[in-house]
Amino acid sequence: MAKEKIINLIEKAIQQAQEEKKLMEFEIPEILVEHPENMEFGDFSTNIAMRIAKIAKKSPMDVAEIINNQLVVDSKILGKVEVSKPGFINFFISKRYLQKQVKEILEKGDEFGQLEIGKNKKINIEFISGNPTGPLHIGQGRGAFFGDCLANILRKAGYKVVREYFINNAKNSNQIKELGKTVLGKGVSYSNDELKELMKKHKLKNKKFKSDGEAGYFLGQIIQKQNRNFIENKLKIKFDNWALEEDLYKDSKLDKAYKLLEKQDLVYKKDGAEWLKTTKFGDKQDWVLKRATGSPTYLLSDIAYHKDKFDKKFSKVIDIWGADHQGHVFKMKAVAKMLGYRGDLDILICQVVRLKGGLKLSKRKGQIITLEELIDEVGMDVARYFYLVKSLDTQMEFDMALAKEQSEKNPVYYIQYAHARISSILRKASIKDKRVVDYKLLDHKSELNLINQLIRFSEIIEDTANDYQTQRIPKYATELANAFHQFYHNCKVISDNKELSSARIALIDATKIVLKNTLDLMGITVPKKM
RNA sequence: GCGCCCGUAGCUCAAUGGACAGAGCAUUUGAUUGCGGAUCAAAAGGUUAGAGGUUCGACUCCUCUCGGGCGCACCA
Repeated sequence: MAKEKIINLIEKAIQQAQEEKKLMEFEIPEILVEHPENMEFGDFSTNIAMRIAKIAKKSPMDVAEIINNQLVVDSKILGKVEVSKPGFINFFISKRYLQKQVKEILEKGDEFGQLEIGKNKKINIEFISGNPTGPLHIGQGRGAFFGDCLANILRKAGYKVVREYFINNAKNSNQIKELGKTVLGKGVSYSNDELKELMKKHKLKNKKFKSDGEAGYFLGQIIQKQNRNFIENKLKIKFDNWALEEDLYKDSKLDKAYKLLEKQDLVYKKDGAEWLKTTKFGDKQDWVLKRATGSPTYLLSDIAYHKDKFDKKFSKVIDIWGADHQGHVFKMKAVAKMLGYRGDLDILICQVVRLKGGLKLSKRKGQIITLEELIDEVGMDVARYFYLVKSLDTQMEFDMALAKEQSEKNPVYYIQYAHARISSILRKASIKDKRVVDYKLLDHKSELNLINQLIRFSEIIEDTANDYQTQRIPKYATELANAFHQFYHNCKVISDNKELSSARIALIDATKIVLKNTLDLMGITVPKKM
């Protein structure tokens, strides 16, 4: 990538300057290269001169000039380099380099942007993990699409990714018992019209259950089956592993985890219950692992579950949770230390989705909008864009009327339209032209700008694989589509000039590839016609 | 009370400590007898909640205040 090469150039220039005593000796800090927003400042820019000015005991401008003079510019990549105002060094990519990239994209096709950052590394990413007590709601849409997109990006970055969904279905968990009480008419915690209908459909009243847990488990399985069907067929999200809480019990993994903690003297008894010493790791208080009744808490079950993941030697374990689980983050981070996990445990919290008018998104009747309802209303592609364009930290206020109104003007169509338009031109051109394309003909400002956007794709993958800020993807897709539409407006693809036509056909073909790769990351469909 | 998150254009949201805080929608205006107008070009819209501090440089980091959300179970 051009960016890496520029970083190398800068580093060498500083070292050279130090050898020639033009700069004094000091350790070179990390060299940051970014894309300036304003095009007059070049395609890449670095602030390194300003960062080292103080250590070098020179003014930022002087340092920038010294570095610039030492730069051994590779004319294959760079056109010119400039020093400007406070001390930035700005790099302009050469036309030649840009033109060459079109060919490379065409050669790589779907593989374009495939990186090797994660080579030989495994990542486990767990998301959604909705309870088998009801359908997925609009709040869970965030984790669903974010997780799916992030998993796609990590795979594109070269990691081996395992997508996992955890189902809290243990018969002795309180939520399953509570669900069972609803079935048996002893409680109403989960009662609503849909559930009543479901119970009627499956004739649960005629069945005899030994316990609340049995009843809840039975209904839970029915609900879970529906949820899984919805996720796989409607959301089009594919999980590699559907982990079951009940399996942790079957294989006595809770006991094993418990004993491991006990062995390290991290457990003690108080008021009849067994407590975990999270305070030893800086927590405000300790937490109960086993109740006075002897039954394990969710914490112990989650520890057993995470131990299982840690044991599988993932270099990263990513959990995507709702905001209501934020209090659980510190505990699990402490647990990772207790269990001696050497990889990264990254826990990402999705902020809440609130309903317009300040209503809380609760499962109580009338206050829940299911994810399915939203998708039926606006469509999958719009829904995905709608969620993905926002940072996880944003607290969304949801209004179905507004979502619907915005959906008609959603930028996702703008992106898809670019792809459809290219497809249309390619159909019309139908040039089975095998002659050598002269990429040097791609010289128009709009053409070069479009190529500039195309080659940014790899950097987008790399950055996002590192910082998980997936909103970068839809933003990039929109910018890319914009660059194409501008090009289309300014440059006629099919014309009497055969040479130019084939060069431009190559360019839009490359654009089509990158658009498709980008939409694929987001799980948005790639239409040839609209 | 304590912990985590948030406050940016009329609305919905962006912005690895960088240059003039950007998009989409809404508003106003202009463009093609068109390889798809679901497009392109432009205008207008901001004291980044407020006050200090750190820095060559702060929407971003630190402190305080105000406002909002979510947690703080022997629920999950």
